[in-house]
Amino acid sequence: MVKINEVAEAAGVSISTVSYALSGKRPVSEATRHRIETAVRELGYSPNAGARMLAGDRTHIFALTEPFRRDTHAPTHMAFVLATAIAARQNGYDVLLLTDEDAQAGMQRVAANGLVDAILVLDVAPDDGRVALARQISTPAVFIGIPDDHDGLICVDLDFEAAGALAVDRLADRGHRNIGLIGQPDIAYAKSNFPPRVLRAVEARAAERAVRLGFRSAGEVDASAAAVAARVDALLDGGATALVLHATDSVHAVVLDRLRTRGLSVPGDVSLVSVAASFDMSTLAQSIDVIPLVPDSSCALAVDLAMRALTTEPPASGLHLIPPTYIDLGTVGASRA
Amino acid sequence: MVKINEVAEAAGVSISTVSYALSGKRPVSEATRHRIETAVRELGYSPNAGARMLAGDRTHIFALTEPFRRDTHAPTHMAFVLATAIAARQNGYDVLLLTDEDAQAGMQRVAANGLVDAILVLDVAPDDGRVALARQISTPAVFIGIPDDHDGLICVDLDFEAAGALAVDRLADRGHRNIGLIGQPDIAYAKSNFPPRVLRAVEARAAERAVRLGFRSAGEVDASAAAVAARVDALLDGGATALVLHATDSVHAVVLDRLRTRGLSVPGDVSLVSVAASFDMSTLAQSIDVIPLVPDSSCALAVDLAMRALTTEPPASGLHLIPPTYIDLGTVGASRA
DNA sequence: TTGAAAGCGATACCAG
DNA sequence: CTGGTATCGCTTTCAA
Repeated sequence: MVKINEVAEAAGVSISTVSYALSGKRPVSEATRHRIETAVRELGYSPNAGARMLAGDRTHIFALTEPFRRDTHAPTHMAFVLATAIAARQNGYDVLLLTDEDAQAGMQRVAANGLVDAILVLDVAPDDGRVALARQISTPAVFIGIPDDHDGLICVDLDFEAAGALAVDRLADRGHRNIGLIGQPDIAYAKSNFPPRVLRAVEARAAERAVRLGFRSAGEVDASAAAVAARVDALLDGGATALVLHATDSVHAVVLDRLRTRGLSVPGDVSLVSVAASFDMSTLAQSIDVIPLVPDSSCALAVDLAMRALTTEPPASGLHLIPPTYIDLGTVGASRA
Repeated sequence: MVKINEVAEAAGVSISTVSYALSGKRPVSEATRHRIETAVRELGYSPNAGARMLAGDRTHIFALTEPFRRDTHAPTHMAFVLATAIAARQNGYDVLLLTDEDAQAGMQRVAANGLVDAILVLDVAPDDGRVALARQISTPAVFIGIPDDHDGLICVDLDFEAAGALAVDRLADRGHRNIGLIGQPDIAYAKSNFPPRVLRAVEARAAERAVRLGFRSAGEVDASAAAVAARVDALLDGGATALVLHATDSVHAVVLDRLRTRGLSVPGDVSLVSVAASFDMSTLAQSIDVIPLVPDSSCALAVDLAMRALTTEPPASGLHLIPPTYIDLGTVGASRA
């Protein structure tokens, strides 16, 4: 493996000049910089990671903790991991996966041995145990998701409350006075952070706008299509003229299928809005108005905050909510009721 | 952060003794070892990662390269990543995610800066570009999957050929003389490594046993249930009395559904075997005989080989095929044809 | 604009 | 069985 002194010799300069030319932390004359860059390229030099970590004050690695629960939606999860990794790379960072059975053990380890500069916390639960740990360790942590007790933490997330309210407003504006919300699996309302937030926001705004609201979770994690369809029926039979979906892709498909089976057209008979969907909706039988949860935005912001936490004093602790965007694809029409 | 000299002072020994007590590379008296361990625990000491990398000959990190393609099956993919991370941790290793747009760039980077001790290569394509790179760099690589050109590489995989043959044998033994194979999406036969291997093995064994074989891929990546059902019909109408499935979970569900719709019982009217499924089949409407692809086995073996590659000379290059296991759940019966 | 040299915190050799 | 210390490759202060 090529070392910095070989580059220095090849370029006819000192070691420190090479270091500075590469880091840009000190001006280097155009001429020597060019000779150095050439040498680096020709020798295929890359600064030794261990030496850099030891001598410098950066490891150039972020940790990503992600507990895997049974109800974890793999595609969504993957999208977040990918988006994080890409955002990190754009800042010269690599991502270390922490998947210890005990999520906290992993965090503690990397915080104790200085392997990473910051920890990105994924799949945050309302009562997440990593919250307490984050407060103890000195390695900065950025939460992608908002735990109940988030005092002094750095958190990033879609503004779920605003998203839920926005969906209701849109429907109320078009005259709908009875809407249904199809939600996540039951367990998600206990174990996950955002489903309750959406639910509460939708309930609150519906109340404000004097709209009747029916709510049905998606039931069990692997609920059959029939079971989900029954829940759709329940809402429609209750007089709902519009449905808000805060659900997985397969539930979206079942809903569309059910409407078709019942001979209901969208938006003619029923209006449809999807909230906080982060999957590829282009594979559905028909497009649906959506207020999407864009992993790329959240993760890029999280990485950005992590970078800032390494320099800024004090850190940008607090909630960083991403404002929702309504994508109109024509599936919300005027109410006929 | 606690350093080794603090531990040494607390325990009243030299820093070298602390180091040896922790690594076990030199005998340490029971008494002093105990004092050291106590000090380590009380101070919460963990050897600095950078210093260890620089001074030692191990980084204690593995890289995991995993290109994401459009047809990547997220749950399966996640299972492999998780299994790898767990196996690595059991060997004291952490896992670094390489998800650069250009997979090779990432490999090259970590190979050049010595960040990792070995690279685990996931989601291997038949003509994978990472093969050539693996031969150039000095960091050992272990492929989970087998590229066409695997000369001198270390590869781990389920013995897909044996698995395919085993499925055919099982059916042929019970008198089936006309079987159908439902496969992966079309693109997988071009881009992925194992689908063609299963197909060829099934074809070959069918020929040997004088069994008629009908083959249908799963069509497009997001083929509709109807499209898949049509393929099932084609095989059954062609006289197949048994089906071999080498497909995703959703295709399995469609097949079961289609058989029920046609009023066919399993194994009464049609026998069923699933080959190389790595997903949780317990959520299907009915269990199916399966020759599973167990991510845990493959990944544990891969990590094991990586560990060996760090010490053994010469490395254990070559194919490491995991023998298939047949799990009998009673969905293969005697042919009535 | 450039160089020399002092660490960073472990590991492992050489002594005792 | 235990200590001292050179060493790993880089970053960064101090000097010029």
